[in-house]
Amino acid sequence: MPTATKKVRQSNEEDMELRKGPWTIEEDSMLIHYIACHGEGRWNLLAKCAGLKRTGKSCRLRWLNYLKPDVKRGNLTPQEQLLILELHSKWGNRWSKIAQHLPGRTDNEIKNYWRTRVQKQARQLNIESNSQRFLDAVKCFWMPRLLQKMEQSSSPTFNSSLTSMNSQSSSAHLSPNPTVPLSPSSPPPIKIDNSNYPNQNLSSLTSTTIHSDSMKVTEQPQVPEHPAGPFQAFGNTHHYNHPNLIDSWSVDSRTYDMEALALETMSAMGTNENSLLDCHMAGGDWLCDNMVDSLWNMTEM
DNA sequence: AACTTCCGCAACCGCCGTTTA
DNA sequence: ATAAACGGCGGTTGCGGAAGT
Repeated sequence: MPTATKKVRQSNEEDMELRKGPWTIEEDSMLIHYIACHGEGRWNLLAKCAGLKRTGKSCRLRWLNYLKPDVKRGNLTPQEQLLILELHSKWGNRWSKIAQHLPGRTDNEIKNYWRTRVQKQARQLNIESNSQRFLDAVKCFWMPRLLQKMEQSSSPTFNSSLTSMNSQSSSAHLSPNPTVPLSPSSPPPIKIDNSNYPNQNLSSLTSTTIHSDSMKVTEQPQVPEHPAGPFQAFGNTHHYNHPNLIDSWSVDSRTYDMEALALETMSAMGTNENSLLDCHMAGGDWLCDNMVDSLWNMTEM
């Protein structure tokens, strides 16, 4: 048999062996342990050496989107939603670029959010989600509503901060803030939650935690994944770093100037109902009442 | 209670730019 | 210099569970 034919057959056989579909807990464990020992990168080689019958791409994706220690899980906070709306209006579908400004969030997650929540909303409103009309609607109604939610659900410090923000001259700008240091503390542990493997019999398993600093695997009793409260939902909250404002605001926005974003949005349309109404009126006749209702309901999702 | 529809999300696919041999 | 392999990105799909009837 010619060597070339032999190689093709071997390659096909390897392809036949490749697994697809949901990852099992064993595969996750193998991947985590391999990366803990050898680091990430060289994904095809990694897949082979780790004994995984997966493509390198699949391993990379699983690691980056799910297993990596600093990946956040759970609902997006109003702050994060606001940021996504704003950044998408600037950059469009540059998901990975947007994700860079939401620490712990993956491009996949943000893309899913946009498709399932935002585009759905646009469909209901019968507007193109990438149109100026939708952008206007988002800026006039959705963003202020998110800001209001942020206000309601955060500590009193935020309220006083907002007051002081309103009294300041707005020098806000929406540029990434490279001066804010990245995670001063170690990333949160990886937690393999049984709920991630719906099809597998895990009755005898405890959750597994892998600390990224040492990448040691430990066992611990099950605890609820997301504690109550929008800002306590994640293990890796970081104190917002601002000299004057919101220093106790423990929400993870360290690479973007969230206050500036709030300021800009509020300065654009004001923070009270009257301002919203003005904006509504100014928005033209296409901003009908059900659109307003719809966008306001959006924030409840 | 059974069935259908809807929704969210993990994972796959294809393309393209970069790196490596 | 070039072809193959790799890595990253955005678009799309399909499955499982929730919600509705």
